[in-house]
Amino acid sequence: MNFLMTRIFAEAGVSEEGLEKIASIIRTRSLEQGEYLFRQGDTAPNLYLIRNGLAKMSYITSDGKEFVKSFLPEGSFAGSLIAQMENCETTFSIVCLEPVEVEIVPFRAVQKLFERDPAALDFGFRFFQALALKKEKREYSFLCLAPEERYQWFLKENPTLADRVTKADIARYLGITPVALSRIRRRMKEPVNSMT
Amino acid sequence: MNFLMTRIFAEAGVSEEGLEKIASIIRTRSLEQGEYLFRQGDTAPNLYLIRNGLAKMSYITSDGKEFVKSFLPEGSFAGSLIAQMENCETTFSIVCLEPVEVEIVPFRAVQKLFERDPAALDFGFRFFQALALKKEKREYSFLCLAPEERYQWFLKENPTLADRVTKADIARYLGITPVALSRIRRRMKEPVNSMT
DNA sequence: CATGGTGATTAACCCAAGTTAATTCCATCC
DNA sequence: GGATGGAATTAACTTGGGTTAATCACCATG
Repeated sequence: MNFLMTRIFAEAGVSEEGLEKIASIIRTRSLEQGEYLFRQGDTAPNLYLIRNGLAKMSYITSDGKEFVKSFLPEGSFAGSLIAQMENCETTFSIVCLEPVEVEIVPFRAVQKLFERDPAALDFGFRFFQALALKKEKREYSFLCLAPEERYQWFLKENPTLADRVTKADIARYLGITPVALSRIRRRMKEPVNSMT
Repeated sequence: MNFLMTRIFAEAGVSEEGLEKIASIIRTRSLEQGEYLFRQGDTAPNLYLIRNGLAKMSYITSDGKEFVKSFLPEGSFAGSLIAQMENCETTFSIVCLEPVEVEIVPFRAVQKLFERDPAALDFGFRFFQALALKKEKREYSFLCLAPEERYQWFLKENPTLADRVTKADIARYLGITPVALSRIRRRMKEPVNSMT
């Protein structure tokens, strides 16, 4: 079986034995659109790698509102940091927006790989460094940008995603309601009206 | 000289030679309240460790508005991820809210330590993992919480900070104006008015 | 005691997002 | 072709933050 995860680890310089060990543990799953990889509150101590398709991570608040934490196109690693580090239930769900093929490995196995293989640890280091930078940029967009600017930023950063997901999911990703996003889009279409 | 940074690295299991190497490079600075460690747009390819005092990282937008990215009490590591990873200018400033003593090391020196000492790399791995988790929680607060809830969350997570910084800086940390925070505080004080 | 100066609050007004509900648009399916 | 259902938009109204400016409280300083 040709796993995407082992290919990525191999490119990172992980040793043959490390690769074989991981390859022997990887499970794969195929999911339909609408199916859940896991649900908020589940224990999901796994690292996921999306091979194909598109999914979203989202929070559901106590009063039933949904907010999209992140979109997961093919090639995305996913998993619950909290579940991994603090050993508790996941605080969000992952649901498929398109049919998905995913590779699944328990966190424990990855951790062991990190402990034994310096190249793997270096990969993990760079992975989390990049993740922190990504989250920092999203923090910036929430902290400093108005909803309309945030939408334009999203379009610029995710040109391909924009037409694979619904407007409603984009709104929930931006932290606003679908109605508000629709109004923003109308404002953006309107002629600038510099004079009449 | 007894550095805080070498103490932390020593606890992480970094080798003697690594510690000595770093100790030989550390510079220290003392800053008054109001002084800048660096300004938005500077090149600041350094890792900072706040020994004493309190500082804040903040973005200034093109129209002059300030937003507080993070508060830095004693023991905080700080630096610009973007400056480090993408080798460009900093996108925010660090200014002291109290007199500050800080230890300064070039990123290059830390990177070399990571390359040569597995214990150091492991420390870096865990550092960025924890940073990513922290940013994820802040992302959650912006995405899912209303300003008032965000303020209550801040008070709960930072009980000691709340009375070391001004209300205006708390507001700018929450992404709202000082006026809005003042209104929120009044609402929170108001009797619940369950009956008249 | 008067004088600044700063931080915090308040007031008044405007505007954008939330809410609820209706409507339009399209793709699909029988 | 008509019915169904989801996505997107629109409308009408409410609510809460932004803006500007005034006021208040407190403290340091002359």
